[in-house]
Amino acid sequence: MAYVPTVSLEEELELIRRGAAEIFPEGELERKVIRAREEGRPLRVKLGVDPTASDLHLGHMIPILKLKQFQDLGHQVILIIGDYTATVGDPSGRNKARPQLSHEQVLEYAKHYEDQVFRILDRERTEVVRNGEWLSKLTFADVIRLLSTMTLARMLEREDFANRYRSQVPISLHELVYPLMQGYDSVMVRADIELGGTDQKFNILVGRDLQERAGMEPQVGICNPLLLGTDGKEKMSKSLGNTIALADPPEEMYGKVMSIPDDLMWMYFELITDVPLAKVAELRRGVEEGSLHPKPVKQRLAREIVARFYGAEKAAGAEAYFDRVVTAGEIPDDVPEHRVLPDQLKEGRIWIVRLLVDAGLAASNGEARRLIVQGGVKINGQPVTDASLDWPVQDGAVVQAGKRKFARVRLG
RNA sequence: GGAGGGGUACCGAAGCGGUCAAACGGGGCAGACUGUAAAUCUGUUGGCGUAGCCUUCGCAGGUUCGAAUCCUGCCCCCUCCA
Repeated sequence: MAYVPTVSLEEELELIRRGAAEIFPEGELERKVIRAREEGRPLRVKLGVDPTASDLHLGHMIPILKLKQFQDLGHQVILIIGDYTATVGDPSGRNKARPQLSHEQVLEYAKHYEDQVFRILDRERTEVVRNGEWLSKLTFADVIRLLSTMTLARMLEREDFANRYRSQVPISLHELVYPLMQGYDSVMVRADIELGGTDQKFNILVGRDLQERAGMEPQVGICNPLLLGTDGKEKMSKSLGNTIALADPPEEMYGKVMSIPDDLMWMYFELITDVPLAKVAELRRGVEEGSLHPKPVKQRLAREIVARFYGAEKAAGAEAYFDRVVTAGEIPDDVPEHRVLPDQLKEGRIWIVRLLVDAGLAASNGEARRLIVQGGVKINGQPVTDASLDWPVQDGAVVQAGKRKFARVRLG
């Protein structure tokens, strides 16, 4: 497939550099892009993902979005499903070994991964391969040869390993092989460019070495910064509970974006949206000078992000929901219904605590009591203050716990 | 194989015979305020129709009026030496 550029060289380079924390070596990227233009040959852009978890979040999507950008520019993108590497576990940035996954587990995750990723990428124009296709065929002699290209000293220069070594946290031998496996992938797919987070720098550099030894031109690495989570302090990660998941429904995704610290908006704009950087800088200046209110700016961010994954229509719906429910404190119209059966009633009444638990608005009686005592419970907008209340059930009444949990009561 | 360290609530981490449903921090939840589910402040954070009771500090027993704390056995994790 020939490569026909759709934008100027300058524009293309600017797009590619957007959101990149590091590009190495700097000069080679430009050279490769220029040559691709001259020869009409698309760049081969590689991203390897190890399917190690079932629920993806925005942090996982950063390099995917970058890949999408290359795809839109007309380049050939290659998605490597690390079915083999995942069973080893990437030690990058870790302070202990990753658990090794079984191959079956990985294949299951992989399927889910692809489903999510192709909400963004064009499946037809993406080369999807599994690294088990070649890694499983290596003989022990091949592996030894591969190992001989790496030195212990170089491995131990890495900060993560150095730290572990120094603080006497074990480093298993199989972990040392990981970068070589990833690098070998680059050889096999003849990558021009490899994407990844900054934690992938070492692995990507190993890929360059291996390609050179194999007699091909080494790839260029483009690393994105690690996306910070909704707490604005730590990188987005499931275990820290600061994620915005791809599986989150539009309203929740929108709300979670609205909950990030104001300062974090700029990183999200740059990495997740395609709002021009000049515009982002302008917004930022406005907010910092006080001439622009942060709320509408963040709302735009939330809209852009939801639209990215769900489309403009769902994004508009999520925004309307937010304005109504969160800002105005109104009751949404699609409140889930909760059915109260006749045998749960005592003279037409039900204990309020029991109702909250039954309707899923509280996890236990204790929590329901707490909500009431703290003034978080309302029936049809009227605060409930007595936890021992036996409420005369009204069909269609809306029970609210906290700011955004609702249930509409139905009799029968 | 030998020596040592450790398993406490959602997470981290105190407690080492009673005053422990268990300090403190984080997270969560609620309220106030606000510009949003930002920030800040306050409260709350095992279960039970709750001035009381029940279950919880790796598991199973034991000592004791009384055990997260002491003893015995078992399981699991980690480090060092080999």
